[in-house]
Amino acid sequence: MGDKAETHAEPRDVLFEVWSLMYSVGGLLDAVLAGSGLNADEFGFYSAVIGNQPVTPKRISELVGMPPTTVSSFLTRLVARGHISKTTNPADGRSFLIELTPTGLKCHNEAWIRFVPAQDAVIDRLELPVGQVTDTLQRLNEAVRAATPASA
Amino acid sequence: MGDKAETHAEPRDVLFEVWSLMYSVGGLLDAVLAGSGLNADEFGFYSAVIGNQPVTPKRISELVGMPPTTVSSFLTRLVARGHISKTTNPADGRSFLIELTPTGLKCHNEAWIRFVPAQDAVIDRLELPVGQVTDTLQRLNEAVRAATPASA
DNA sequence: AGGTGTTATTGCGATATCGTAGAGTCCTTA
DNA sequence: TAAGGACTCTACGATATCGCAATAACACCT
Repeated sequence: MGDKAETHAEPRDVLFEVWSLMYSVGGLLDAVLAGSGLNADEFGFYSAVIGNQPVTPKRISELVGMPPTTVSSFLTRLVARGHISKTTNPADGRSFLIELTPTGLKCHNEAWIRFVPAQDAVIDRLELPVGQVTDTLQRLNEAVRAATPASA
Repeated sequence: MGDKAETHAEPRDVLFEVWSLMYSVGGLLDAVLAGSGLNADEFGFYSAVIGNQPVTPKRISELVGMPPTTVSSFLTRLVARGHISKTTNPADGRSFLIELTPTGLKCHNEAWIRFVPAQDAVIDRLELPVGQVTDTLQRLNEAVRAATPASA
């Protein structure tokens, strides 16, 4: 952990680094998922749903940090595609419960198969324990959200 | 495959965490930069230029990981806005050299003033040394790029 | 020099993002 | 039980993204 080497980034570049990272990851995913039927954003979206279903649009919006209208856009598209099902939310008439259909799951699985080796490749190249990296990212994510003013 | 540890998240969630992080950061920046004249992406773009000017569009594309056509879009917009100057590249007739105009710099400065406290807020909430976080992000960035197949 | 392959940039255009405004639903408080 | 307000979702539309293919310039032949 010693800060010795020639890492020349100013501490203040944290957020810039994240901003750049998002394009890199997008590029990797799009390259790897080509032909799977899903692009990077869709893959992320499906994953978020799978890990929490049945789930409301609002919740996804919070989970991912994606604006509600964008979530709504995704849903329209994915429902039309037959990959996602919307059922009325028994607990709240304004809302819906979202779930992947069997077709959607199959498609995500197809993508998953291509995703795993790519992610493993990244992990291999990292010279840090994965758990630690994930943990750092999570903390960062929390810190960013906590520091975001327009929560109201 | 690697071995698993007792982290909160599965190691496999590294890239998902990044994907989510990008929306969070976008949200924070958009909130904080509101009224500065720049949005999150523009702020990132300007910063990339400032740190490397004079710089070619291609180089920015590589630096940020942004597709060349998107860089081109930005440039058209920002030149029209009077924030960026394009001069012919003496070393390569196909290319240009990009620089921020004084107006562009002033505008970025305006945004910077709002940006710094926001980033400091994030840093404060992190319970990790900033340098370490930045370093982790950089390594991750490198690993992702290295793992991207035939960057087409 | 002429030919061939590679590379930097952009015009075009299909598609996606996300703010604003609005419709419907839930939750108070009286 | 009604009224006011807060909340969840979406229609609409202005604007942005980014792939494809074209253009022009370079680089390496022979």
